[in-house]
Amino acid sequence: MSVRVRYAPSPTGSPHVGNLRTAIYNWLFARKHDGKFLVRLEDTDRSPERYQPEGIWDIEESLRYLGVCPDEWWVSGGEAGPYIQSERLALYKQHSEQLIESGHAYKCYCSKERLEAMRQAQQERGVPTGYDRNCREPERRENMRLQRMQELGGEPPFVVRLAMPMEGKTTVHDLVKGEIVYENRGQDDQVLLKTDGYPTYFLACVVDDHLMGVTHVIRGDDWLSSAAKFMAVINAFGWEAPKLVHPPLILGPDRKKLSKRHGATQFTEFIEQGYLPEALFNFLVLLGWSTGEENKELLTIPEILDRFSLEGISEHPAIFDYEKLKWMNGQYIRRSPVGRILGLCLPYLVKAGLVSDPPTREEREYARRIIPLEIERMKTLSEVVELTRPFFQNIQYPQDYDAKAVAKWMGAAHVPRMLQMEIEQFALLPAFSAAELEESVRAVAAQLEVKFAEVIHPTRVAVTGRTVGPGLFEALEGLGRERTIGRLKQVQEKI
RNA sequence: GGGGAUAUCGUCUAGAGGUCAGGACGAGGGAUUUUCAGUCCUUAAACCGGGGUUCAAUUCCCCGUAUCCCUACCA
Repeated sequence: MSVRVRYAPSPTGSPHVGNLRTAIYNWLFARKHDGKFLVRLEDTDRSPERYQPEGIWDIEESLRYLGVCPDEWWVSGGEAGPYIQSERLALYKQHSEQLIESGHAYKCYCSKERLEAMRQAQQERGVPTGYDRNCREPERRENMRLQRMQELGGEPPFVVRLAMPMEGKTTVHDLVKGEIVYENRGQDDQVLLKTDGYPTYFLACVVDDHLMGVTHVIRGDDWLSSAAKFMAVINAFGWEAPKLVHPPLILGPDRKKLSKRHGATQFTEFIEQGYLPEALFNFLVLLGWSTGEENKELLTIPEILDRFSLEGISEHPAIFDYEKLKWMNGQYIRRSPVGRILGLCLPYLVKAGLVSDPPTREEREYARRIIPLEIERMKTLSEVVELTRPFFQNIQYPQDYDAKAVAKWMGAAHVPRMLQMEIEQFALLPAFSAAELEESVRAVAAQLEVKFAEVIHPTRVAVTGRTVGPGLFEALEGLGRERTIGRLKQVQEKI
């Protein structure tokens, strides 16, 4: 039987990195086994806070960005469609009825108020919470129905609940964690179909996985605790269970589950900040998976594909290390062809207003000279803005200059003469190249009888307003003769 | 409260019944250079605790503890 796996996100907002890592694992497993990777939208929670249609677009963008392309999903369709659960309602209704008929499920007429009161009482008494199975018993169910009918003046709404086996054990086989045994007694009669006609996760997921021929369910560890209920639904249908894998969760720096509610965890935010897809892929896959003995962490997607197996998935949660991600992204930026980085950086400069929209031919040429000078300092693409600002913006002395830098370097006695000499000499350089500039500045230092550094540093501050940046001569060459001399003159006048 | 899972440097992790417990990020130091960055070299840094099993356990088993997850008509 060929492998079929799925990633099943909910449009509760922009997907978070933990979810995408699960998607990556699924995708890798499918590619590795020549199987199919399906993506299914689990949009059965219709409450406004949890159903956000824009989230669907973010899901699509994130998957495409990572290059984790689904073989079957709502965008391209497929044999097992539709791939959006809200378009499969009839299927769930039909299957819930099937379970009612076979005695594996029952209608429950209990009001939310009753359930809430019951839960509260249980909590106060310190006993485990859970449905008291009032409606599981036919007579009491009918009484409840009648009672509710009187209250509402019509046929009351109901949910369909799973009739969980009351005794015995359910064994879950997790490919990574092994066998886990649950007492059925402790399991609740899970709601399968809600009053609004939408299924809950347990029904929808089990039905869809079966109908879509899913062979392996790779999902977050947060599902492990409820896996007995999941299995019970499958057993109720008498279906063969898919293989289960529960990769550990990704935790935030506060050691709590990295959730969408944390805010700074959405995948699209990482895209916006300028993390390259291969860096994100590499980092995420390594958060909970490793190659084994090999001491290699920077891996291309083909290399990962080559090494990937479920055995490498770890069993304990991992804390998301933003610093390491940045480092890795910097590595990938530096390994990329310059042209690619140029193209990716330009939009950030446009957005920051440092170049026009769209950039002129001259601006593009200029960017092509400047951006490479800063690549080794970039950890994320968005940093290009601050890094190259002195090159693109007309900086005014002294307000746009780093005060500390000015204080440290511009007060020296030789600075006015130095500026004058540079202005004169730079104007005469035949090519205004880094090599010529260096020769010229060395000559200035010699004539002033000061150390090279005492010319280098004030010159850098005078021209860029900062003490940090690319090598001075490369920076000057990039900036060009006109801008360089213009800035030197400006400082000379105002100093 | 109940249930489940997990436990190696600060973080991500490798590892085997006997290892100097390895690598990476980060941190410290050094080299390079005109600064920063980068690159290279280098240092410090860990087997949760207690019982077993064994000649030997950080590794296997049990207990404890801690952490995370579930305990919704959310996924």
